[in-house]
Amino acid sequence: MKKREEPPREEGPLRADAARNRERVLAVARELLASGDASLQMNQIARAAGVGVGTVYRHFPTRQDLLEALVNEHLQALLDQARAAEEAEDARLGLRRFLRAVLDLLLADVGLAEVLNAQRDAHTQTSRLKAELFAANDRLLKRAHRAGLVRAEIGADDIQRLMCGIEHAVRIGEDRRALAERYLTILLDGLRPA
Amino acid sequence: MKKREEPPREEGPLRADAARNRERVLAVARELLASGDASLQMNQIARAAGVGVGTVYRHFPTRQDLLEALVNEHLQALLDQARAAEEAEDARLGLRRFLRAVLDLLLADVGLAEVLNAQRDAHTQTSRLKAELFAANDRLLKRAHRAGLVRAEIGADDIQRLMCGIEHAVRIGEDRRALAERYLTILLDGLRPA
Amino acid sequence: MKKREEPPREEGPLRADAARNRERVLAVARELLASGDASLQMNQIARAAGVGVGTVYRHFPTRQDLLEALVNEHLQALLDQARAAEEAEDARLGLRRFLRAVLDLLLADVGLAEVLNAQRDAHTQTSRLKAELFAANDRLLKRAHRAGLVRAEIGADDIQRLMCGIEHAVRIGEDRRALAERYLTILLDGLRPA
Amino acid sequence: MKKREEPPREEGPLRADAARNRERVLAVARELLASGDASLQMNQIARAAGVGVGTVYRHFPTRQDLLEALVNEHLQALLDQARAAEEAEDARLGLRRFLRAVLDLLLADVGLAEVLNAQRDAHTQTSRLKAELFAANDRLLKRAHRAGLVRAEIGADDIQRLMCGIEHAVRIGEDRRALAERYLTILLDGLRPA
DNA sequence: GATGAATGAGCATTCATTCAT
DNA sequence: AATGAATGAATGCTCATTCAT
Repeated sequence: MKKREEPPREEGPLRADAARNRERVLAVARELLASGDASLQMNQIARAAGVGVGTVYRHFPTRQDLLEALVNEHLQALLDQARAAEEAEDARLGLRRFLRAVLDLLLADVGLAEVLNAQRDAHTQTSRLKAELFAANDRLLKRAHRAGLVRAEIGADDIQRLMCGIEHAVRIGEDRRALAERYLTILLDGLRPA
Repeated sequence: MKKREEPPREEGPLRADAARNRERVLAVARELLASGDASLQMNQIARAAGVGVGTVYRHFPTRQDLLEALVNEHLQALLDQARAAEEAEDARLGLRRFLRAVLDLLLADVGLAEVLNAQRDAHTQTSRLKAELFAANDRLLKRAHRAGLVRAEIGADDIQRLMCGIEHAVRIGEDRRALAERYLTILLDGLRPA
Repeated sequence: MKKREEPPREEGPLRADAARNRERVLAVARELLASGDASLQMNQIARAAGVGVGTVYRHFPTRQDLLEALVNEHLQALLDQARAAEEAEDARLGLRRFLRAVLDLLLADVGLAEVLNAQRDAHTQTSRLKAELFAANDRLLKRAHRAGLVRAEIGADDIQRLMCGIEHAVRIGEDRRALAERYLTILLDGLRPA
Repeated sequence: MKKREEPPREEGPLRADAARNRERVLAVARELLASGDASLQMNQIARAAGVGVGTVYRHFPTRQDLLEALVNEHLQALLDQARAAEEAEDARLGLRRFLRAVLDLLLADVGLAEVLNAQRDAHTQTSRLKAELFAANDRLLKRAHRAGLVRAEIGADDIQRLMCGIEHAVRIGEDRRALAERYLTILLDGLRPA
């Protein structure tokens, strides 16, 4: 929780070895998240990355910092997908593709949902990405409303929550690929105006 | 993890004071689950209940024992609801009422989903209740299939997973009452044959 | 450690059921000692004996009380053996038989050595038995000295210690019967005047 | 019981402060063993050494690790003594000196007997030392057999057990120095062919 | 910057002993 | 007398975080 008392250095480019360590830590953490272990224990990560704990703490003072660093790549990826979806000819297909991408990433990265649902972010970049994603999501949704694909009372926040719910449902089961497809279909059908 | 070597004594009625303590422990644990804390730490519970740790362990040798004791009441309640739903005139209404009850209980008791999704149970009673609930769920679902309310490929296990997912979605949001209603509607609409 | 505040009842005969319980506790404890478990945990004993812990404590306020109650029978048995050995024609044979009996009982009852080597006893009876045993041991030894079987500087306390040592050596090995015989022979040969 | 998952890192020389702490822990543990307390409780040791529990665990993940670390020095010392004894002119004197050394160390270190008699070791080094010691013991014994000093049926394992037994006998008494000498003499005399 | 040893609070669990029933 | 529920100190062990090297 404590902030470093160092001069708030200006985000200059890291020294080569520092950058290498940072990447190693991120890579290891990513694997752990992907394997379903969301505990992100600093010592464990340090050991697996072959660096000292101190190094992990230097790059990521809190678990939240690390988590956001990992997740932000995925947030950016989602943002790209959302923008691509906006370009899509078919509103329905665009929406579905986007939501499928969301679902896949939520399943691949246990940390993503955690960050998405967090009330506060450690980094403004995270907040910015989340806001942009939300906005894109909202635009897609507005288009879907206009196309009669989604009932009026559903907002982007509902979509976000429902996607996290679907992820949960899929995660509980065995055959994730099949369930993802099945439950997404149910969701999209259910969203249509009655 | 170690099991007590005590003979599986015949569970006669508890002494008055023992029963009082047991209830106090359960009450405290229930509150914790309701508040969203599913960690169920023995020391914490003992402190909050105003009893010694040993007392908690006497009544519930493992966290799992305690968890199942709490959840079994709710499983039984759900079972009753499921049976009532089977009696309902209207298949659609019966199903909806039942699922709403499931959702409410899942929201009120974070332990419920945990037990429901656990592969193994500590007590046979838990397994029995889960099996009976599943069976009732399955009967309700069969009836819904026949009534054309639910698409054919959806099984009782899907329902169980989807309900856990919906719970998750609702829990993330603010106004649980409204969201529960809204998302349940979406689910039921989505489940209908295309 | 605390003594009961009850009137120091005059050791009147126990009520029939009390006597039965006392025997059950002793029987269970005996088995535990024989099985090599010298921990004598009150709860464990109570459970195995089918009585409440309180009952065990009533009969044997401390672990030491219980231990001595168990061991005293064996001390008495040894005393009988020692007296029989004193009657024996052959000093050497008498001594050997006695020491063999000591060894067998030490092996059969892990508590025996503990009591034998304790500095203080809980019951005067134990002290009396130990003293009598020591005296008998001493008489046997004196006779052995006169018969030139044991070197002069060896006292009854040495014998006691050496027997506990031999017991230990035998206990470490596998084939207790064979080792007991072998090591006892070595001891007796070693004790002879140089 | 759980083993650390750390890579079996190459045991480079410790940092100065780490080495100091390690030694402090070992010193405290040594004293405890010497005082006859073989329980080696981690918290107790940490407190007495003036370090945190974690430090003890870092250096010695299990009680067994600590125990073997302490004992291995003594095993090595014994091995040296055994080899010196093999060089001795006089077989009898060599054997006696060696056994005396064994006895002294067993008395000075309650852990030694425990490790010596353990079926399994945590470290291969311990197993190696034990095996080498046993082999040296065996060679000394063979030489004693040839010199007519020890009866044929006695093996190195008997010697090991008997030494533990003698240690026990000495430990029970008061004047350890005198008893060690006395009982060792009895043992050696007793071992001679009849 | 990097390291990793050290710290100690915190949770799990056991067991000797007391005392209300 | 008997019961066994309750107690809580004691011990084991983990892990997030700090800081000397």
